Amino acid sequence: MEFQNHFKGHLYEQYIRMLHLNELYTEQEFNSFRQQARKYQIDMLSNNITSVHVIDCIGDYEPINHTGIVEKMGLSKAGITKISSKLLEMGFIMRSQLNNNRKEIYFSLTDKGRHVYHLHKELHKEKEERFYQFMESYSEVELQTIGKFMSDLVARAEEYSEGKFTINDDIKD
Amino acid sequence: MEFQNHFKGHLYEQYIRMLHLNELYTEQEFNSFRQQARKYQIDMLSNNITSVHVIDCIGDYEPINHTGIVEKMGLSKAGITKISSKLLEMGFIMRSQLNNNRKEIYFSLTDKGRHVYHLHKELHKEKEERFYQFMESYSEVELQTIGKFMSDLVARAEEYSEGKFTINDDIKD
DNA sequence: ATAGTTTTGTTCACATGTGAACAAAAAAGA
DNA sequence: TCTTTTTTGTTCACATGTGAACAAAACTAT
Repeated sequence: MEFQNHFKGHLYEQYIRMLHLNELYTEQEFNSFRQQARKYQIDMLSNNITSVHVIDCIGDYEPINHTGIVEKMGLSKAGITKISSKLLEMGFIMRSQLNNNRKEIYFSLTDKGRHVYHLHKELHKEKEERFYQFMESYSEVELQTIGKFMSDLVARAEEYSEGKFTINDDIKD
Repeated sequence: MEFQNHFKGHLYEQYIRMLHLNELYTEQEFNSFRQQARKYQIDMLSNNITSVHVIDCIGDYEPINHTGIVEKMGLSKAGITKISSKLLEMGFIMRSQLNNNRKEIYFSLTDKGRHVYHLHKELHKEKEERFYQFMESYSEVELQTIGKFMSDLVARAEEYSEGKFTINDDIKD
């Protein structure tokens, strides 16, 4: 019993630690991205990954309008205005109007933007590959258990926040 | 083979989703905190959890100086100056000098701050309890597997960032 | 002791992101 | 058609956090 409690406490600690470390892991990934970008002489002019996510989003859904991006990304309207203005100015994206509609502004990628888009996708693929490799050391049964655990965690989180974010939970970094 | 690949892809998706949902889960937790705070008529005057973390940190290590907080929390010096000034002004913490040292400033909690501290700890305990309850549905063997998985993930993240954050990785929310 | 160095904390300009108020265009109703 | 409502995107003031430059105190070594 004593041992069991200790074990559970340990597991919880690992859980918290895993979530925490993931932030740093993600940060590290962005460093790789910047490094790659430097290599290809793309100046991102910022320590911020969000612009890249916006480029990613536009690349996935182009042509997509302002509101579309807001909904896909879960950022504020004002935030998207700022970022898209900057990306526009820097030549990563371009604007256009569609269907005689003078209100909605649609964005799509320029060649420069597409370069960044592919770079980002590439890094994501590498991340995914690393994860697959990581999984190699587990048996089928273990992976089943782990899969169930994660699904259950997701379900619990969704339940806990009572339908507050059922839509537009697109996968981020 | 086909099935296996699909399964792995699914697992990766769950993994990403789990990490993502955790952010929202955490946000939800802060909402609980604010709700409790309102109930006890503590005005936090902010939508930001960081101040509460600073209170938590000071409560854990008081008396602790500016630099100590910076190291424990991984925030910048400037950030801590801002937050502690505010907390001071709002009466959650107090300053003192120690050992005839006129350079270092030590912080500790006021009664008001201690109230917040306990509230926060309480919510954390509840979170922990929920996690233990969540674990109930797994067998010993399964929990062993899950524990190993998480440790391995942590180790991998640490390795990946090559000793870049070996110190002061205190557990956060 | 004292000169040089390190530690500590503040201040500043800046970057990122938010919500509220707003204006223009489109959609919906009558 | 004409009025009202909704949608769309911008602007503003604000909050949070950062790095660099700085000043004061403490430490180190000669």
